Amino acid sequence: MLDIELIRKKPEFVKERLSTRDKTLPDLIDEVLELDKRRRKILTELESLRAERNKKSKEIGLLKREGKDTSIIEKEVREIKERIDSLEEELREVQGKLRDLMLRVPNLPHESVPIGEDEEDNVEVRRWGEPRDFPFDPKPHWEIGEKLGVLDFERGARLSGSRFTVVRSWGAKLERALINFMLDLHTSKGYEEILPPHLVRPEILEGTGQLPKFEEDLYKCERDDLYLIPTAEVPLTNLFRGEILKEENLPIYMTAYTPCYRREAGSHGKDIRGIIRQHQFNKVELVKIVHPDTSYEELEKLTSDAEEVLKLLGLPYRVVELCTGDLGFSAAKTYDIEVWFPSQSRYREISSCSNCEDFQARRMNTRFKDSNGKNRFVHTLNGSGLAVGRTLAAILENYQREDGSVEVPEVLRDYMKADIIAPA
RNA sequence: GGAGAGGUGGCCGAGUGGCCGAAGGCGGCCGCUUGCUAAGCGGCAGAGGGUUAACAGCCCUCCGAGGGUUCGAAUCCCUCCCUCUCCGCCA
Repeated sequence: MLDIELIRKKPEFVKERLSTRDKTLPDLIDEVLELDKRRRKILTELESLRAERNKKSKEIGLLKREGKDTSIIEKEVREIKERIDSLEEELREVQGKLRDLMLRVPNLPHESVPIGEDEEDNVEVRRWGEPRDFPFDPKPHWEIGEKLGVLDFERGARLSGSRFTVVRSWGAKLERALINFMLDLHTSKGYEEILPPHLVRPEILEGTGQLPKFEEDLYKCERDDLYLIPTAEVPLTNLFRGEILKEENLPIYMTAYTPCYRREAGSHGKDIRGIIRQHQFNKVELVKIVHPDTSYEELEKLTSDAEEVLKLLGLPYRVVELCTGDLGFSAAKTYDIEVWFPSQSRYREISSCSNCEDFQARRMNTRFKDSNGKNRFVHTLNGSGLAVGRTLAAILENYQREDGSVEVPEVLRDYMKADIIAPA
């Protein structure tokens, strides 16, 4: 959520920043300003009426103790009350509308974010590693996986429909090895390992920004009013919601492995083959809760912590900075890490690292007491470290050999207790 | 799932319709004093919002959340959430 005071004081600035995302957003701000004005007008009037009522009610108490008649003054208060009631209803309506609107306004892009419309305008920041030269035609991961008996698409669909895959034998083992490897790496760098619930309340998703706008993308358990998490970012970031943290406890670093559940409502036809886009996939997530002064440094560190995974796995990648038009709803700035897929001869997203500044903190009401004793909103960051299914796919492709077997990356061999995955 | 108890400020805890934003204690901050592995005395201190040049003043709201009753609610009623105890069920 944006700071309403900022919108009031610098509406043109806010509109200019939002228009870099989407030209229609400034209209929302005009609506916000209008509602805010109405809200304050009602509030001022309402408060002076309440003050009057409070004063007179106190008088009634005093008069009654003296045994005096209070019928006239009671009638006055009753009249005031009627006006209060109708103003309160008006206020509730305006405030509800305002809140709903505010929850649908995305974060302001940071000034350093390149202006652009879509992913075409993202800016490559750096590359690491050399894509391997294959003496044969590299196969896509789904072919390799099926041939090795590690990806079973047919039975996955039988159980749950399209975009569900069964991972078997050495594939399951590789997936587990990856999860352990990633968690071990991150915890060695000071991230606390967390095992959060996978089902959360609606207000939790509102806290991180998935609700109310992206309801369609979520799986919901209707009878219990709970949602399956689309990413561990959701429970981790919300962990301290409503709390006032101590400044000396910042920064907080957390990591978690969870499955992620996404309806992929808007992506019909995209990435139909393989395991790039699934309704359920594993991810190791990184979340930081930090002092506002340090959040951009922390973003750089977070991104390099995610990159470290790919370096150790020996997978070539590049880092791109998302342009304003491609930025996620809650993010002020985002780096995507894209890994090399030889069969497609291109880099594909495997991690997304964002600084949300105080956008989520405001929604969750997570604050800290600064050295002056003032309560301020924290900044929150999140990044994949990494998407495990895509990592597995990338390993299958980048480490494939002509005979259809796949070499196990060196750092995983102890976890796997194997050097090679060969057809059964 | 059934029966019961309860949710008050950083913590503990009083408060059953008006003088309660809330006693008291602990902890915290400031000052004084004594003079020493600390005590005593005095003072200050919650959050959000409106008004405003103002982190001055004034005002409003907040005693788990949301509704309601009442001239007036922490106190009465309803719904929900959470915690605890007992029973049942269960990996």
